[in-house]
Amino acid sequence: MTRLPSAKIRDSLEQRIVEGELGIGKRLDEAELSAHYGVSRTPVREALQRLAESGLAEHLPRRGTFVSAPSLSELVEMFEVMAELECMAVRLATRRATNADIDALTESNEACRAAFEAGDTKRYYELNATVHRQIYKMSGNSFLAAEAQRLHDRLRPFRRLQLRVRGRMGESMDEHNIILAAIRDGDVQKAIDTMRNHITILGERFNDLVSGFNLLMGQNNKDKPS
Amino acid sequence: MTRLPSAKIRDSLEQRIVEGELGIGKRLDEAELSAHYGVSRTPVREALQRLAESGLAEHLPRRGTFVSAPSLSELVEMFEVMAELECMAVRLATRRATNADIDALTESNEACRAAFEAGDTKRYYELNATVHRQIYKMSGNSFLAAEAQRLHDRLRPFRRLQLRVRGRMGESMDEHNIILAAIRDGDVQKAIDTMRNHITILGERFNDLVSGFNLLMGQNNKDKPS
DNA sequence: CAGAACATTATTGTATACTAGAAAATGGGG
DNA sequence: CCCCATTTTCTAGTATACAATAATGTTCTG
Repeated sequence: MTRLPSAKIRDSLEQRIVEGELGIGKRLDEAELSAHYGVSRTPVREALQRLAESGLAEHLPRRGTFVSAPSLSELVEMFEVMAELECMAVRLATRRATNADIDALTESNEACRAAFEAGDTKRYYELNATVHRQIYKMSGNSFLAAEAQRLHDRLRPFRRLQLRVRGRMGESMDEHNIILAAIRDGDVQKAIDTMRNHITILGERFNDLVSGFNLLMGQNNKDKPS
Repeated sequence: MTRLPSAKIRDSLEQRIVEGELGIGKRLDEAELSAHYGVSRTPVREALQRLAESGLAEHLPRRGTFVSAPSLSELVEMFEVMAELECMAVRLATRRATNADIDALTESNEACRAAFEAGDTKRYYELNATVHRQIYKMSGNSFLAAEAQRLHDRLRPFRRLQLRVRGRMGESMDEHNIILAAIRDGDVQKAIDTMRNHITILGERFNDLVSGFNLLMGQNNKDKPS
């Protein structure tokens, strides 16, 4: 085992947060987590510090660490930045893509379509993330890829609700097709424009998000301080 | 004292790194820092974990924590992302700026020019950072502002390289003037174009080249500090 | 019964002690 | 003199003990 327990705990907590097991606003109790992972509080605390630094959790001095509960305006801001990073990635990807890249992306997109047509929401959701991750990588800028992935993960609990809105999955699929075609044709502007629309939450999707947000906030803020 | 020692140590280390007191690749010894700050290793370790998470330091399991020493290609990638965030900020700022914002920005820019004309390089750097920070804030997106500031700080030790490559401070000053005028005129495209040129080290085609080079080389040489 | 002051409890923050693994030192053989 | 194996030492990682403070409960007073 080359990886440190504290690092594994940090990653485990990140995953449990983005997958929704640890809901928005939930208190991350040090003693409880120590027992859960079978270690002392020390590595748990270090994991929590890192989560807080990454923005996934929020640390209140002498009060505890909580899964980040961004306000609606903060959420809108984060999606605005996310859109910009996605546009940058697809812009660079369109310019720098190799044929192998495009083939791989086409394959992922087909798998995505299969999940969509089979009505497998969970699988579509996973494959959708894969497509986006591939585009990040195709940008040829690994720092951008890492930052985009980080923000993507952080927004994941909120994006999931967005995708569950009726009809959104099909729209999303269509947009993927357009983006893929634009990359293949080297049509940078079309790729960017479609991507921005794909990510941006304002407009009709804005209300979808708001309802989802309120839904989330209603459930798990029982022990969240204010 | 409402702020925790661990948080203050983290911020102190960040400042000492971006100001160059703790040089690139320097080992951050836990015992040494404990003595320096008059605390035990525990809060020091927590501070180091956070620095590593933010990217300013790099943590090697059972070997120690070091001030991040990014490779040249990683630096190019980070500057490429920085350029995009700056462009986004100036795009939003141009659309959303109030007259008071523009006045304040003009004032900062004049102070910057004074330092430039006085040949006060250190002060020019500081005021230059202020101008950029003001533009981040003017974007009206506080999340973007925070992320831009974070990356700006992280790149601060390397920004002198940028000036060396580009030549003289005067060019940078001219670009500031053009950007400010574009914001005042509401000329979004001009503001963006100038800003991208202002930030990017050698231009996008150079970045494309580096990207392609990394593809060829497999980007696997990640040598570690001594 | 309401509310405030006090005592109690629980949890975070820090210090110290201990463990383990990697770098450095040592020493023997070529 | 150099190379490699062994030992030693040093530092990072973790556990535990303790201190400090916020949250909670209780009791006394009006």
